[in-house]
Amino acid sequence: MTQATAAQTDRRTDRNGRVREPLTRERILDAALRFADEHSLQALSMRKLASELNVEAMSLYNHIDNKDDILAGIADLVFAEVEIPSAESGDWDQRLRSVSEAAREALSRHANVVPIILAGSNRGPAYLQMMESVVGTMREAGFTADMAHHGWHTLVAHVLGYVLQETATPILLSTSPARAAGNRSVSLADLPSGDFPHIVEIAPLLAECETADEFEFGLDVILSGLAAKLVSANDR
Amino acid sequence: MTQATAAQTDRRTDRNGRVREPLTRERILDAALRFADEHSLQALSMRKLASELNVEAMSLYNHIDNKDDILAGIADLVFAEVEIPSAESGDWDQRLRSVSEAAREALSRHANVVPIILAGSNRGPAYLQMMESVVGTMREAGFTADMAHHGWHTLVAHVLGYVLQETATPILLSTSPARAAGNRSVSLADLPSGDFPHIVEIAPLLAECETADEFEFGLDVILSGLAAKLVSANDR
DNA sequence: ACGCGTAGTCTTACGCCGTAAGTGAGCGCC
DNA sequence: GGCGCTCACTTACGGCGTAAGACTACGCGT
Repeated sequence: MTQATAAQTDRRTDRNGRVREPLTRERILDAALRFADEHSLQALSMRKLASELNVEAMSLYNHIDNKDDILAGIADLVFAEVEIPSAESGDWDQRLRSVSEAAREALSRHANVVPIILAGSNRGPAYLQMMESVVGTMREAGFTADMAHHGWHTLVAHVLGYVLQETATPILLSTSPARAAGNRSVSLADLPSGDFPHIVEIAPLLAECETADEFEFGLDVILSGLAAKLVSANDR
Repeated sequence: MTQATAAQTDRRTDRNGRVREPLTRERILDAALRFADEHSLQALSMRKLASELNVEAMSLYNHIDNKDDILAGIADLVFAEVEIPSAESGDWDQRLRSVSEAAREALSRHANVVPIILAGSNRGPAYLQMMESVVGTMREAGFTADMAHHGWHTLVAHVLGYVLQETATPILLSTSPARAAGNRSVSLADLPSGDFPHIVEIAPLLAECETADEFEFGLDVILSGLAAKLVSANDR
């Protein structure tokens, strides 16, 4: 709290007398997210992040707890980017579709930070807000608490699972052996021909696969499945 | 290949004259997976892994390329554990259900290594075999290559997304503030009461949520959705 | 005007990490 | 007996996260 008020008044000077914006948690997280986007997650070190802010590594610790704190922070920063549909914007299924797509887009926009979300305890306020919106939408649509709970898990699984596939480098894009280039993943030409006929068959589809459309396909399946459960529950 | 034959004949001795099992890529990967399971992924270092094998860190490099090679290796070791249903074992949807469940189980058995799978290029032979089975099952069931491709993505998304949720430490299990214990994640009591009514409502469900059942719910939705696409395509 | 408290930065240091480079012991084979 | 190969070992380097503490410059009470 002293920190928040200080941020707008304080304006310290460099050892060279130059004016310098004071460090804040927000500035650190912003820089960290930008750095991770531009480079990679493993390239993000306290020292490099600090130098990005014209500061020494240890100075960061005045505003954040440790590196994990930074990671959790930028994860929530990503979730904060997903736009939550207003309560009056269409049917329940449209709203769910809209927030799912927004989440997918936010996550793919920041593909490098996706791995953090695996790590576990990184659910910040933005995440909770998203969750509240989704569960609320389902409850208002008439789902029982139980079904809303199931639905939430299913949607999250779809969004995360999808982003995961998009993020991971695809297997079979190239038709030439990849080993030579020091690439350990398998390419089409490495396959013992005939051993994987069905993979080979759909390989061109995998190669040119438009991820957003794929996502939509699964989303359709899930939303219509949920709708079916809704009416069958109402009938009973 | 020289390596494989050597493995059964070679049996070197210690500097103390004690017999010692020779290092192999396989022994290294096994130990690495066991270590990751028991401790954690970030605890897995070349030095610790080596000492687990009574060996110095650098010796590992005679059998593996680098640490990423190890990580990719243990990822595929996990996929190798999923049992692939034989071609005569029931309907297409039963086979898909069975392999999906097996994959989910294998991944949750090794929850610590799940993050690797995100990292990208780690699709080894075991993964490809699984993929071949799933796509083949759908093709034989009458799906077009296009639909089989969609279906594959959807199933993978569900399995990965689900394991992800299971792996991640749940948010709201406790009803007492968690901050005090240095825990950065949010607990029920930290929520501005009234701000998240729907989350609070389903909180008990989240707490006691039986993950396997949840997984099944989503799997049902997806499989029945796919079945519907199959018959509608056949009608047309 | 002065000096004290304090917030925030920098410096130093420690014990880890992944791995490049080079050394040397023991084995199979001629 | 000696050669060459395999393979584990030793040493070393630069980078990591962060604990501990010194230093600086501002805001405020007097």
